[in-house]
Amino acid sequence: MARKFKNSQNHKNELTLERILDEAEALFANKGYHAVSVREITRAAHCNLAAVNYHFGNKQNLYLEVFRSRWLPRASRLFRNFKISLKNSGNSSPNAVVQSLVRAFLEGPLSDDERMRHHKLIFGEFAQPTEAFDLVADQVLKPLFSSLMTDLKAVMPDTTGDKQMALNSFSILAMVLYFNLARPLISRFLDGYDEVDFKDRLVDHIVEFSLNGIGAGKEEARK
Amino acid sequence: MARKFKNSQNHKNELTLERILDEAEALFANKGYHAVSVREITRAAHCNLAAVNYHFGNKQNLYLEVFRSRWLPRASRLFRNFKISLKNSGNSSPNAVVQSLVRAFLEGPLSDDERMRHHKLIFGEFAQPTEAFDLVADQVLKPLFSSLMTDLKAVMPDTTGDKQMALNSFSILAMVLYFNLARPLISRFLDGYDEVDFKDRLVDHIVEFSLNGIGAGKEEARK
DNA sequence: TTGACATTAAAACGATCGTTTAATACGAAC
DNA sequence: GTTCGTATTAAACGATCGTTTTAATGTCAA
Repeated sequence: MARKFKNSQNHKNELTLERILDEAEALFANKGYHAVSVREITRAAHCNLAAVNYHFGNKQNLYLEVFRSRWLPRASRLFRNFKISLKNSGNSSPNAVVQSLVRAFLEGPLSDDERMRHHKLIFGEFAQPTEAFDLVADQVLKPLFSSLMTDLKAVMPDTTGDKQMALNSFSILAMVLYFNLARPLISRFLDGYDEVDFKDRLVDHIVEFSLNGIGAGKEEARK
Repeated sequence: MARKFKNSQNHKNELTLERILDEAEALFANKGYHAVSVREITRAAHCNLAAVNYHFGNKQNLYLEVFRSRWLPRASRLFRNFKISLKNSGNSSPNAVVQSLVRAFLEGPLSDDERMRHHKLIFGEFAQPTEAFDLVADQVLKPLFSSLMTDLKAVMPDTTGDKQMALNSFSILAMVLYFNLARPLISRFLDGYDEVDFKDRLVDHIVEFSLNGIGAGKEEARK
C-alpha cells in the first residue's frame, strides 16, 4: 500500500498548499486573475473549496503568493543563470553579456511551458498592473536592469554616456521579454518556417540585433 | 434651450451606442475584460443597464465591437501615418523607413491617453488571447509586418536574406510595441530623467537602436 | 487513551454577475 | 391622430462569485 500522507488523498505526492499554488499559477497565467474562479483552482488542485481561504486568506492573497513563492524564485534562477553564464564565458565583451542574457531567458533553465507561464504572468501585470507589479518591478526588473547596465558599462567604450547606456539596457530587456511572449506570432507570420532549429536561429538573431543595437556589432567587436 | 436628441439626456452630444463603446474601451483597456462589469460600463456611459444587451447582444460582443469599431480604425490611422511619412520623407533609406514607423507609433496622430489605451488592449490580448487576437493579428499585425518587410527589402542591400529580413522586421515591431507599454517602467528606473524632452530622446534612441539592429546604422548608411 | 491542534469536508451566506422581460417614451410616416 | 418601429427604463431572473461557518477528520505529543 502507498504510504499515508497528511492529506487523505495523496495526489502527486504534494501538499494541498503546494498543489493550489501550482494550479493557481497555471490558471492565472493562461486566463488572467478575474477569469479564474476559486472553485476552478480547487477543482484542479483536487482539494476542497475552502482550502484557498484557509491557506491563503483570500483569492487576491493567493495571487500575490503565486508571485512571491513561484514567480520571484524562478526569476532569481534566470538571473543567476545569466550571471553564471557571463562569468563562465571568460571574455569580457558586449557579446558575452548579451549572449548570456538572451540565452538565459530564451533557452535557460526553464521548460517551454514554464517560460510561457512566467512571461504571461508578467505581461498580464504590464497590461493591467496590480500590487504584484510593484513587487516584480522593485525586486526583479529593477535589479536586472541595473545589473545589465553595470555589466555593459564595464565592457563598452567609455564614450557611451550613462543615459545612453540606460536606454540600451532597457532596449535589450525589451527584446528578451517581448520575444518570450510573441513567439506564437512569429510562427503565425512566417508560415513555412523551420521548426527544428528555429529556436537557435531566433536566439542568434536576438543577440545580433541587440549587439548591433547598442553599437557593438561584429564589425565593432572585432576592433 | 439645447436641441433635443434621441436620447432623453444629451450627454456629450453623442449617441448611447457610441458612448458605450468609448467608455467600454477605456475600462477594458485599464482593467481587463473580466474585471469590468456591464453595470460599470453603463454607469460610465450614463445609460441604462440593458442598453449593452440591446445594442450589442452581450458583453463579449461589445468587447469585440470595441476592437472592430475603435481599435482597428485607429490602427489603420497609425499605419497610414507611417506610410505617408515614409512617402513624404523622399529619400529611400533604412533610416526613412524606421524613422517613419517609430514616429508614427510613438508620436503619431494619437494622444498619450489614446496611445496607452490602444496598446493596453493589444497587450492584454497578447497575454490572454481571445477572439479579438485573431482579428488584430490577421487584419493589422500581419499586414504591418509584411509592409515593413517589403519596405525594408527595398532599401537594404541585397545580401540580406529573406528570413533575416523577416526577423529584423519582427524585432523593429517588437521595439515599437514594447516601448509603448513599458514607458512607465522607464520613469521608474531612471528616477531623475528629464521629463520635458525625454520623449524626443526616447524616439531617437529607438530609431538608432533599431537601425543599428538591422545593420543599417549611421556608419553603414553613410556609405 | 486522551486532549490539542492542524487540516479537510459539506453546506450555506450575501453579493454581484450577465441577461431577460415587460412596460414606457419618442418620432416619423401615413 | 393613429400606427409602427426604435430606444430607454425599471425590475427581476437564475447563476455564479468569494467567503464564512460548522462539523468532521487526521496527527501527534503527553
